[in-house]
Amino acid sequence: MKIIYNDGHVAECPEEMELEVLRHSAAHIMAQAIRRLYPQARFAFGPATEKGFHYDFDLGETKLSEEDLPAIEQEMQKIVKENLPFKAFILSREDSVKLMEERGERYKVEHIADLADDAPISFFQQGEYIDMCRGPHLTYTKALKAFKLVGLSGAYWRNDASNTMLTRVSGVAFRTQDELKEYEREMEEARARDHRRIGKEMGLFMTDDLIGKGLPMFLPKGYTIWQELENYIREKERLLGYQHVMSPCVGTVQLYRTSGHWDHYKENMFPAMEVDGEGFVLRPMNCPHHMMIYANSPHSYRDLPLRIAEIAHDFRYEPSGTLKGIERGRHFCQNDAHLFVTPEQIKDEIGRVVALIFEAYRDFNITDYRCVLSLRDPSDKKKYHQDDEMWNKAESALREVLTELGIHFTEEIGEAAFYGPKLDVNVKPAVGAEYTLSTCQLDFCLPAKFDLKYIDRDSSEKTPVVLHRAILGSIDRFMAYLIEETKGIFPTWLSPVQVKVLPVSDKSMDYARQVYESLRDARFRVELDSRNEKIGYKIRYARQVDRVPYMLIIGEKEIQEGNVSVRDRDTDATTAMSLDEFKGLLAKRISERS
RNA sequence: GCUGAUGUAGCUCAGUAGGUAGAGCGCAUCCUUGGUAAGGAUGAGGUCGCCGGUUCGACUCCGGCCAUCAGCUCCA
Repeated sequence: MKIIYNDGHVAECPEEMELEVLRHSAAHIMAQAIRRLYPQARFAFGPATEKGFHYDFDLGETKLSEEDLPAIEQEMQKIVKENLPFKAFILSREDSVKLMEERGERYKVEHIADLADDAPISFFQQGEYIDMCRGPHLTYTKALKAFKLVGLSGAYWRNDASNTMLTRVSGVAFRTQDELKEYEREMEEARARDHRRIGKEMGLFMTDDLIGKGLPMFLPKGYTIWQELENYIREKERLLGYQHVMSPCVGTVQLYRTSGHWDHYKENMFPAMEVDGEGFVLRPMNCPHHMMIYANSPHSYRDLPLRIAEIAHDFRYEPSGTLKGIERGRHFCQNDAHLFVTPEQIKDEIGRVVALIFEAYRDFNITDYRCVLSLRDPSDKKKYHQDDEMWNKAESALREVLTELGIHFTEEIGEAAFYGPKLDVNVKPAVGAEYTLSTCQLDFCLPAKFDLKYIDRDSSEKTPVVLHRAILGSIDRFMAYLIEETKGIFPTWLSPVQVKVLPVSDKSMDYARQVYESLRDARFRVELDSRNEKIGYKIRYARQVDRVPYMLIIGEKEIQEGNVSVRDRDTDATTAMSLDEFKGLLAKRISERS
C-alpha cells in the first residue's frame, strides 16, 4: 500500500501504520461526502479511531438523523469510485489562515491558533475537498475498500462541554471486506456478552422505572453470586489484619464539610435533606465515616497500620448518560478499606494492597488489565496539596512496589487526585469504555482535616497517612465484569445454581426429589426441573439458560442402580457415580474454587 | 447533563392512507412417560412507556415528560 506524506513524497506504507492511514483517509473521504451533501458543513477534528474513524462537524441549524447516514455512505462510495488522487501541499501560517477562512473552516482557523508558531501547516486535497492535516494519506480514494458508517452522536468542540456541540459521524474501516465482516461478527459476540443482557437472561438483577434509574436490584441468583464475592474478599482481608465495620449510608452535611467533599464533590451527591433543622446527605463514599471510627479511640504507633474495612453502600448522583447496568449505578457497594499508616509504613502497606489485588485477579482468572500510576503535575501548584516530601515518597513507593512485583504499568502525569497519587487497575467491558476495577490511593489530607493523631515512639502526636483501596472495586461492577468475562458460565463456587436434577420422566420424579433434597440438605445450591418435558430439552435449558456446572440425569437406570448420572457442563461427559461420590466431587470443586 | 435513536405480551420482535393488536420462545392445562441440545394439542396473558392535544375515532399524527441504548462530557 502506497501512501503520501505531507511533503508530497510517496512511499510504501509500513505495515503497522496501514490501518491508521486507511482510517484517517476514510475520515477525509467522509468529510468530502458530507460537504457535497451539506455545503454548510464546517469541520473540526476527524481522526482515525480504534476500529475506524470519526469526524466532528458543525451543520449550523441542520440536524442529522440516522436516516441520513446511508446517503453519506453512498456518496463516499461514489468518491471511492471516482478514484481521486490525494495531493499534499504546505502553506505558510498566514496563507493557511487565509485559505481556511476563505473556505469558512472556522474550527480549523481556531486550531491553527493552537499550533506552535513555527509549525509548518500542511494540507491534503482529494478532488474539490481540502483538509488541513498532518497526514499521511492514501494515494487514491479507491484504496479504501471496506468501510461502514456505524453511528451518529454529539461531541463537544475540543471535548469541552461548555463549547458548541458538534455532530459526530463515526465509521469503521478495514483492509478487506472479510475483515469488516469479522469485525461485525465480533461486535455481535460482544453484545451477547453484555452483562445487562446475560443478567436479564439468567435472572441475576433487574431495574424498574418505579424504583428509579441507576438503581438496580439483585434477584436471588444475582445475590447468591454477590454473597460469594463478599465472603471471598472478607476472608482474604481478615487474614491480612483488616477489621470490618458497619456504618450508616447517611451522614450530616457537617461531616462532609469537615472532609471537604461538600465543597468539592457536591455535584456528585444526592441533594441534602433536612431533618429536625439539620442537613443530611446520602453518602457518596465512606472515608469520613471511617475517619470518625479511627478518631473514636486514641492510637499508638504500635497500633498502626490500622485497617478499617467495609462492604459499604454508597450513593452518587452520576450523570444520567453514564449509567450502565450494574457497572455504574447511582447506588453501589464498595469493597472499601482505609489503612492508617505512618509515613514509614507507606511502601510496605502499598505492597500488601497491590499483592492482594493481583492475588484476587489470579483467583478470578482476570488477565486482561492495564495498570495506571496517576501522578501529580509538579508544575500545577493550585491543584495539588503541597507537600513535596510526601508526594515524592508516595510516588516512588508506588513505583517501586510495582517494579518489584514485576507488574507492567504506565504513568500519567497530572492524573493524581489533589490529595495524593494513586494506582488504578483498568479493564475493558464487552461493550463501552474502559473503567477502573481496583484502586489504591494515598491521601495526605483527609486525616489532617479530621485532626487524626497517633502517638509516636517519642511520645509526640503525629498525623497518619491514609490509603484508600478497593480490591473488587464495587461488588456491583466486579460482578458485571465477571459476567462478561465468563459469559455467565461461572465456576462452581460462584454459580447461583450448582447442580440441577433432571428426571427423565415422572416415573423417576420421586427418586429425583430425594436426590434433590439430599443435596439441598448438604448445603449445595440445587434445583429440580420437574417440568413435563423431554430429557434432551431439560439438558439444553440447564446448559444454555441456567449455565449450571452439573446436571444429574435421573431415570429408571439410576433408580435400579441406586446412583446418579453426572453430566459435566464443561466436557459434556456423563459419568455414573454414587450420590455420595458426587457430593465429594462437588465439595472439592467448591472448596478449591476451581 | 448534552446530541441522536428506541420504547408493542415475561423475553425477542412484526404491525403507517388513523378504525381499540400479532408471531416465536416462555408460562398453564391436557395427551405423551421419554435416555443426553427443542414431541403434540389447547389456553391464559397487552392502559401498545406516561400525560396532554388534534380527530367521530389515536399503537399510529402533534406537544411535553419518563426510561433505555450509542457516543460525548464529568469523575475526591
